[in-house]
Amino acid sequence: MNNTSKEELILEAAMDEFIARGWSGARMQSIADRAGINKTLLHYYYRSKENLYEQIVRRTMEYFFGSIFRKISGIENFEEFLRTFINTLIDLSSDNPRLPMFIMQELSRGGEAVLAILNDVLSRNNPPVTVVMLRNITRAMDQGKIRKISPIQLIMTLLGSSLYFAMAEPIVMKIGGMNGFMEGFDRKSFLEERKKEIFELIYRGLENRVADHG
Amino acid sequence: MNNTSKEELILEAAMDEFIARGWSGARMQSIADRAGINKTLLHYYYRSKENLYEQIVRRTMEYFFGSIFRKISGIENFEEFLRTFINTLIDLSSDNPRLPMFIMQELSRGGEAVLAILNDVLSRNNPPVTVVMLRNITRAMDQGKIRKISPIQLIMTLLGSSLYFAMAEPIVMKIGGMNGFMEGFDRKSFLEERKKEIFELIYRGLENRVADHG
DNA sequence: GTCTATACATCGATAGAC
DNA sequence: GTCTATCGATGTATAGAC
Repeated sequence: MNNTSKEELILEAAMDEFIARGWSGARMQSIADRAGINKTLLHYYYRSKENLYEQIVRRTMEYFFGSIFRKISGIENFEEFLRTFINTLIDLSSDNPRLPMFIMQELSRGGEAVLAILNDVLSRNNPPVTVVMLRNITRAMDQGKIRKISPIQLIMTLLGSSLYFAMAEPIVMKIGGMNGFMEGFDRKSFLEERKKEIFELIYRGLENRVADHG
Repeated sequence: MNNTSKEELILEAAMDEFIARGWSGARMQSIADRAGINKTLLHYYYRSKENLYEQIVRRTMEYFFGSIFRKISGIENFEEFLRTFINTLIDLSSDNPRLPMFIMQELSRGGEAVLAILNDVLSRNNPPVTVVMLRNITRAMDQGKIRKISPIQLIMTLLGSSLYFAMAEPIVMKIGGMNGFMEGFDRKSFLEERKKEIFELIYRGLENRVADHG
């Protein structure tokens, strides 16, 4: 018996299509083609595009926030937390380059329904992944391991630094190709280098000491 | 005589619409409504949605890359370069929150036409803004002002850190609201704080000295 | 140049046979 | 459950009067 049910086949195809083209760009016919089924079956199983879309948003957010939560929860040491968080974000976004942009894009577009899904997904983990991160940073500050900073600003910097390459990869490669400073580019080793550089830069930047300048 | 010609009115309306909703989400009727004109005139002046879109992409890229170029070109001092680059990106993206995402989104979607526009826009400044940035970073390394790093990785980190908040603002505000750690949030002062925090973190992280850890 | 009316294509959704 | 055929809404684009 085939365990990859038709429902599951559809969901995977729909995820690919919605993430690649967004809500307004996605086509039911294209989802059916990806799944290798008749278009009518999409409506048979999932009633409407809107409904199918909501399930994809839920699934996507569960995957994204769930992955981060599983990786960082339980870590007590700040250096390990920092390194793990960066590595997880880069792995996640390089495996699914359009995922971060999809979440942000459709969350600013989506109305109450999408917000409710986000709320539900985040509250499923206890404590929520957002709280876990804040605690780790605050604790490190209290213990004097890092200097006093705004935890939220640090989280933004970590997210931005780690997710940006995957989001901007097409344009980066194009600009890089034009200027010739991407010769012999190897994606895999670039991403490994990226993990190290981000960690090193931020870890040094957080050290609890007086800086050279004013 | 009204200097805001009808062509210009249409372009501004189209820019708002395309940036807000993307290629597939944008509606010609909605552009006409924003411009306060009849829908037919869009085709009279710009022939097709595709053609209008290309002009918007060009205009957007000229604005974005041109702004950065004008701000950073001519700066010799590395610290000033770093500060100016960060400030410019944050000002640009907070004034036009959807602009960075639009450029990235539509550049990964767009085909040859969009790439040609990018090529054209970048090569208009001499030297291109990308080269200016690389030079500044490389010079600072050669002079021993900062430690040895990968210039491209640094540029990615700067872009990601500075642009991320504007891109993710809707989701950040929602998550922040849910967890109650965004009480009394003031956008303007947050952004000013953000400029300082990013600069401080990265400047310290680049200092040419031995770090605490391995 | 600007309008109304309408052609034409696409897409989501459903009816109905099997 | 799965298919073909088709409806109805929406969106781009144009014809033609003024």
